Amino acid sequence: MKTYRTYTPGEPILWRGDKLNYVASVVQGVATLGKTLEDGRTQIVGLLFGSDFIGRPGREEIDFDITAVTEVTLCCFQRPAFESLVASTPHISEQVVQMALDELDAARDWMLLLGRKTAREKIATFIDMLVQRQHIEGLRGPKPKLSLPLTREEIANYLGLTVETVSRQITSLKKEGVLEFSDRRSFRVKDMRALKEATGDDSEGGLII
Amino acid sequence: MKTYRTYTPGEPILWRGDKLNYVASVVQGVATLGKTLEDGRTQIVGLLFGSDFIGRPGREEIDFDITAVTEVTLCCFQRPAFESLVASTPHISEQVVQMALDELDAARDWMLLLGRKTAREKIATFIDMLVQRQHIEGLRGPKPKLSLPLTREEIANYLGLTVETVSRQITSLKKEGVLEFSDRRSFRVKDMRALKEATGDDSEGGLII
DNA sequence: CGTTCAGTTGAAGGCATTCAACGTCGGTGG
DNA sequence: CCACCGACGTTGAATGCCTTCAACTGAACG
Repeated sequence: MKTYRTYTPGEPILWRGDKLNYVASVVQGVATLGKTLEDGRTQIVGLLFGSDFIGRPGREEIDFDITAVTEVTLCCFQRPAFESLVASTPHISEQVVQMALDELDAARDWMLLLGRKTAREKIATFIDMLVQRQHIEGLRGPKPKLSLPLTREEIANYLGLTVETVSRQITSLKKEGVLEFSDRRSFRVKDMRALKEATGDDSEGGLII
Repeated sequence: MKTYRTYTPGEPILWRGDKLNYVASVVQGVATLGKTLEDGRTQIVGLLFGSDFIGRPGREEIDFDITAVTEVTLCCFQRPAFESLVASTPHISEQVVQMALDELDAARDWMLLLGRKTAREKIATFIDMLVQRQHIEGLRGPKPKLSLPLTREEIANYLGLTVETVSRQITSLKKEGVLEFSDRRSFRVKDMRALKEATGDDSEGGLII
């Protein structure tokens, strides 16, 4: 009833239109939800981190591709078992609604980013989101070393930019002393206030979380 | 337990952060869900048409503004009554999940539009969406007269463009004979195939719905 | 040591924006 | 009745941000 599957970086987990014969939760790793136009332009419409969930009650298919970014481990459940569990347990059903609403809020925040933010604001917002996520996941030091799980190309596809623009904006934040990279995939936020200001969002009274 | 409220065009229905003391369904009219940055840049993250629903089980507040675009009539229910109805009726609960998932899919489609489509593709996709919606609502003639419920500014805020660009692209589609306007707010699609092609989406085998 | 691929950097170009002016329509009041 | 006004929409010209194209760097790997 419960099985584990692992995927290597870059490996497709599910294709658009695939039958969802199981539901799953991400044990470890990062995956993307992506949509593509005829001519190859791609937009990442969501990220999956540890403990995130794949599967939609009552839906057989998905309308996007799911791809492993890092090594990903999934914990999979047979769909019928899951459906009946949801149907019979109001508490679980409640949880499913909340998850869908959370994702909806996240998607709408991202719509604001994609439609109205500048390249610099997009990058700052993205970095800020990574900080929040990894803070939740337990990295809590004053200026902890964070990981950048995506390549420049994936970041570009998540933010509606090109790789070159992503590279330039990250370099610019480095030069300004807002970020510090030890390695291409690990960094620290040296100036959280400046980062928050660069997001373009409400300043939240200057409070730094 | 059930009350009706009407709003005039432009009137705010709910502000971001407002307590949701009731849930409601749209009886008639069109409303927008909008998000705004500090400096006034605005992004419309969703539209409400007839029979759409306002309210999120388990959530007290909303994170966006809801504004009447046309005259809007809402049918409002007290929140506690609704919550207990959802909790006690699995069928209703199921419906709520499906609505949330539908909105999520729509939001993700729009993310692809905002992040990766050109101005022309955005306008074509928007018009195509209006056609689909009004088709569902009963306008089914071969080339029915459709209404454009939003102003140019609202369209711009929905598509992540400026009013000028919206105007130019609509004019261009008119000149090409794809659209025909009788009045600034009513139009017909003269060339559905060309419209579909202009959306940039998969051609769906050339089938025109 | 050569190859490859992710990332960076520079220069040129283009699409959408910005700025500005004009046109159109509906409502209001003289 | 019509002149005036304001909101909405259109059109033109110039600017700019991001993209495109191209070349280069550097680390990983056989």
